[in-house]
Amino acid sequence: MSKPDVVALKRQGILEVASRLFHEKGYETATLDMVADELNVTKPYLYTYYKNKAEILASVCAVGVSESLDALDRAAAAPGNSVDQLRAALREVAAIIIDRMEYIVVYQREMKNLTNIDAQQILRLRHEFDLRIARLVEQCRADGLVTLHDAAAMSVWMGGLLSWIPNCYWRGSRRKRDDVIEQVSHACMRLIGLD
Amino acid sequence: MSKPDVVALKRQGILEVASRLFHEKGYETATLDMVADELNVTKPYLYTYYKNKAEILASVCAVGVSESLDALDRAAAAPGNSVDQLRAALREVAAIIIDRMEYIVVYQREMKNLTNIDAQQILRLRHEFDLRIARLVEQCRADGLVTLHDAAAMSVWMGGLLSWIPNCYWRGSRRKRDDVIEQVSHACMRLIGLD
DNA sequence: TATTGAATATACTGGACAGTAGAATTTCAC
DNA sequence: GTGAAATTCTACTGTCCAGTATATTCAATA
Repeated sequence: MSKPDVVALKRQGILEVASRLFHEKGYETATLDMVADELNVTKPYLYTYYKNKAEILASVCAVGVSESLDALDRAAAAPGNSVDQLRAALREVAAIIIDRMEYIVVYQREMKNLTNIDAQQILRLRHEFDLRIARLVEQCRADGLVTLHDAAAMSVWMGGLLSWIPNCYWRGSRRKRDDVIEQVSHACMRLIGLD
Repeated sequence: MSKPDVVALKRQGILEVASRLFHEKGYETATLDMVADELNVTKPYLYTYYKNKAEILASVCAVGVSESLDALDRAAAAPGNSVDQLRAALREVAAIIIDRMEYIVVYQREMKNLTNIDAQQILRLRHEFDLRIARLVEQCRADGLVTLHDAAAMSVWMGGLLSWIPNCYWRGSRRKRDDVIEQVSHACMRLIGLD
């Protein structure tokens, strides 16, 4: 395996453990010694792959948004009219949120511990995401499939519903994964008067 | 002024500053020395009114839910049918969330820093809140004003929309206070097929 | 198997902060 | 005004942890 690949792999391993620990204990409470312990390495090891603790947090925080954008790309290839596209996009994103829950909860919770630079960088991705959802909704309207006058404004609230998923679903919760995806995408559609 | 009142007042003063600081910097980053400084007192002063930092956090976290429950009581006195009641309740709660934003954001973010006892205590209030929203929705259904088969399940997602308010509104944001209240309560009603 | 560079570890430092012991000051009853 | 009680402050401790200087081990090559 080539060297950059090895480095990427080790960075990812650190990220997985760090995201879990940040999620469980919170960013400040989780120490780098704990992260190192779980990986059976030592703290200075981490510093050969990340500049400092804040950089690890920034990487954790970026995962959710990045993958959500990828999900939108995937959904864009879905068949059907603009409503079908929107629904597909919402389902894909909901699935990401469930599968990357730790990363996303850490982002929501620990955002304020990011450096300004990192925060802005990630916020730009978030805006890109919001914009693309808004465009999907607008397309539904342009195609005459949605007639509510305030449909555009509702795309913001779809973000709220999606972000609420971690409160409804967790490892071993009553609700099942696919039910949550169905329910939240359904709820989003209702915001613009569809069912 | 009687002594218990004085104590209550000083505790509240501490709470106001602490909630603002916890909101701005995060619970771990904000120090009790900072809280004391802003009040022009010293750290040991705080310890005469609160057992420790965690107790201050617990008090901050309890404010939002308590006031939301009060808001529901207030709304229960509103005139009109069950749909009017639900709408009134959602508006009241949205107003609380806007007016007590710092307290509520701190709760959402720093929940995990609460002791088990405190966390459970507050969670009980939250469940009470969820239950009462669910009952309002159920009443709409019982009165035949809502016919969607999954209306009950949607009350959970109303919580998601309400919790999203801090992402849409902040001191000096474009959106105006009453517009946000109108929009979010509207969005909630759409979840159960009303407008 | 000797050499060298990369990967990883040991062992430490410096600063920050929650919490406290005890001193000083204020308030108020008489 | 004096003494006692309540209030608030000064000054300190112990701990925890991010980050680092330096040593060691390992792997690849010749």
